[in-house]
Amino acid sequence: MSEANPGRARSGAPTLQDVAREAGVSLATASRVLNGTARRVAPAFREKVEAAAEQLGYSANLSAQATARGSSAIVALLVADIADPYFGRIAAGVARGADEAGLLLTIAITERDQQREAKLVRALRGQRPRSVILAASRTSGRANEELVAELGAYTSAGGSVVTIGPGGGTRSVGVDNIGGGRALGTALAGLGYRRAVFVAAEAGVRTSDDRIAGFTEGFEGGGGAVVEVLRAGFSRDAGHDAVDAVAERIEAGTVVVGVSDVVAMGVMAALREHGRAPGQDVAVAGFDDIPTSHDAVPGLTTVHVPLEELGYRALRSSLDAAVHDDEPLPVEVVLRGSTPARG
Amino acid sequence: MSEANPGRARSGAPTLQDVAREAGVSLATASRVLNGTARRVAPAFREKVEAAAEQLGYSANLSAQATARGSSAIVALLVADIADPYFGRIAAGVARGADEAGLLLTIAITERDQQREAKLVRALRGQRPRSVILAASRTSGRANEELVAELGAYTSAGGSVVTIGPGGGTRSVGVDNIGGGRALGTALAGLGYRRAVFVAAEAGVRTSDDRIAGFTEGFEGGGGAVVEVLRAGFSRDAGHDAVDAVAERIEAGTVVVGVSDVVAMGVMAALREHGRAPGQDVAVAGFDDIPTSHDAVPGLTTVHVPLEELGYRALRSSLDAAVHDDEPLPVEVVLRGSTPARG
DNA sequence: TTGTAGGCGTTATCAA
DNA sequence: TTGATAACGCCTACAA
Repeated sequence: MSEANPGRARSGAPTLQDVAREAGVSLATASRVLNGTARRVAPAFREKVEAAAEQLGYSANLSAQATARGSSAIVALLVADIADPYFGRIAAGVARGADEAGLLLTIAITERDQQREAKLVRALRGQRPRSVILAASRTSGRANEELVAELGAYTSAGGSVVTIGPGGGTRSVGVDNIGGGRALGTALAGLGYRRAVFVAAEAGVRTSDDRIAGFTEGFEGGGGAVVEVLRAGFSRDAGHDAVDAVAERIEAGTVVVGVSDVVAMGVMAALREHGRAPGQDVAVAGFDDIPTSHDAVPGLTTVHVPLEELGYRALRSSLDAAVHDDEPLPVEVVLRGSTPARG
Repeated sequence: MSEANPGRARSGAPTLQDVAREAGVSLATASRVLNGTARRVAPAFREKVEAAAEQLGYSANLSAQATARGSSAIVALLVADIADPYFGRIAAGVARGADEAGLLLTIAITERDQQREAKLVRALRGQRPRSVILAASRTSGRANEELVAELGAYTSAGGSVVTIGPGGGTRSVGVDNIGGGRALGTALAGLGYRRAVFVAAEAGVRTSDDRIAGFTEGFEGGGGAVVEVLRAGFSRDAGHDAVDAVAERIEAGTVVVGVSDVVAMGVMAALREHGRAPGQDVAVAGFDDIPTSHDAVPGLTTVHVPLEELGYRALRSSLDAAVHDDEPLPVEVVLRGSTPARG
């Protein structure tokens, strides 16, 4: 069991050459048994090669393989912020799909910066990934010329792109934000609420716009009115600050709807700081159903979005266009303590 | 501004050859201006090449570059679960460092499975990454022979490995879990608590063991006693189920300490289900200080751990041994409403 | 079934 | 400074 490395003079990882030499066969034969697709190698040779590979701790050089084959076993994922549970769960779904398909996953963080996003796609393109999945561009097409150009270059070279959420020109998988918003609006109106404040992202952000539109439709259909739309963002602090500024003038019995649960958590915190009890004085609701919403006190009423499934589908669809399903994933209202029925 | 692709007959992405031809220079020159390190190219040539590259939407093939250079601009990260905020924040730090260093980041998910972990390292090795960062193996060395073998093969081929948390044989960055536990124990004893129940992972998991040891030392030093150690795990449900089973026999005035905030959140939920009010009837504390802990009600007392910084340091240290700092990162107790002072 | 040899897109050495 | 040309590690007709 000596750790001497026979047949390996140079430094660095052992190569296929090393294995072939060690096994006393040709490069081609070694290649066939270790990385080849066809099974036409005599058992005796096969064993010798496998033993040698094991012995040397051989691991195929994927870069070399990729240049030789012309394609790499990689898929790339772009997210705004990997520490955000929203993107974390999407990433988990993508990772599961990639693993199942035997692909490695490269992740890049956009920090919600369109410039960065374009640069990253350019960098990622260098890997010649099988596909790239965008879970970052929440803004509908505008000012993202560079990004579009990069994606164009990628697809025209044979790459596959899938966007999570509303896809501007690319294939996309998404959830039914309008339907989810509508269902939430209807449900809250049904509980007796008549006034709502919506804490959203800037106008033009499709996910935000759809959720507002759906909610407004459902809520007004049930006899309620959206009295104000606050422009914040998608972060906890955005929700907090937006409500912090107007907390005093929010009437009791109003329901404040965050464009996401993360935002709604900020809303709750801000309300508390102003002495307003979430769920009693002022109701609160959100979108996404991140785990935190379940453990919050009171529990946060929200619209459940199957984030991991979304990531998984995006991956599958990016790998095989035939698998693509235009139908947005259905979402579901989850009522919790933050929106008790009103007399 | 025609979108015809001059000089590119084949399919696929344009190559350096294409650019050189388009610019009317040699391959070598094109390589020098686009990817080369030295600056010795005449401005006139340089411009022609850059124009051609821009024109064709050229993006260097990283695989080819890697095989030619013998090293790739990739770093690999292994985490147990990317949807977990704990790992998400570590990943964010690693990603930031990788970006600063101009490296691409490959992420793989172990699902806390040692077998998988070894397999993944093997797969990752294929990329010949500059370094691999392990934020997954929470178990101190045992039954992970395969993993050790893979890591050995990697390092002996020139690779660099850094473990986050207690590193079994590899370089590692970590936090002062013992000191943090001790500080928490001292603080809680100082608040008047005398009985504690610790909800931990299995024995042998270093992070868990250290936190228990430190806490016990601090708490007993302050006059308290750890009356029970529950063996659960690192998930929210593990914490929930462990406490769910014994909730009835937890005396009022006890503080239940979770080995992580995620666990503590489960503990709180379980207590509530049994009619015990966290922070009033039974106190609760945790470790890590994930964002959720701040917004929980009551706020969760915890030991702040700079997770993102941890990831960042791991990355830096993996790239440059000289930067390595053995000193564990200091942690800090954060007292919140879940552990009010007792008379 | 096995081996030989040319090619994948780049880098790097060495003349010119 | 520029340009041939030999690597880099691997795959794959094609020939043996």
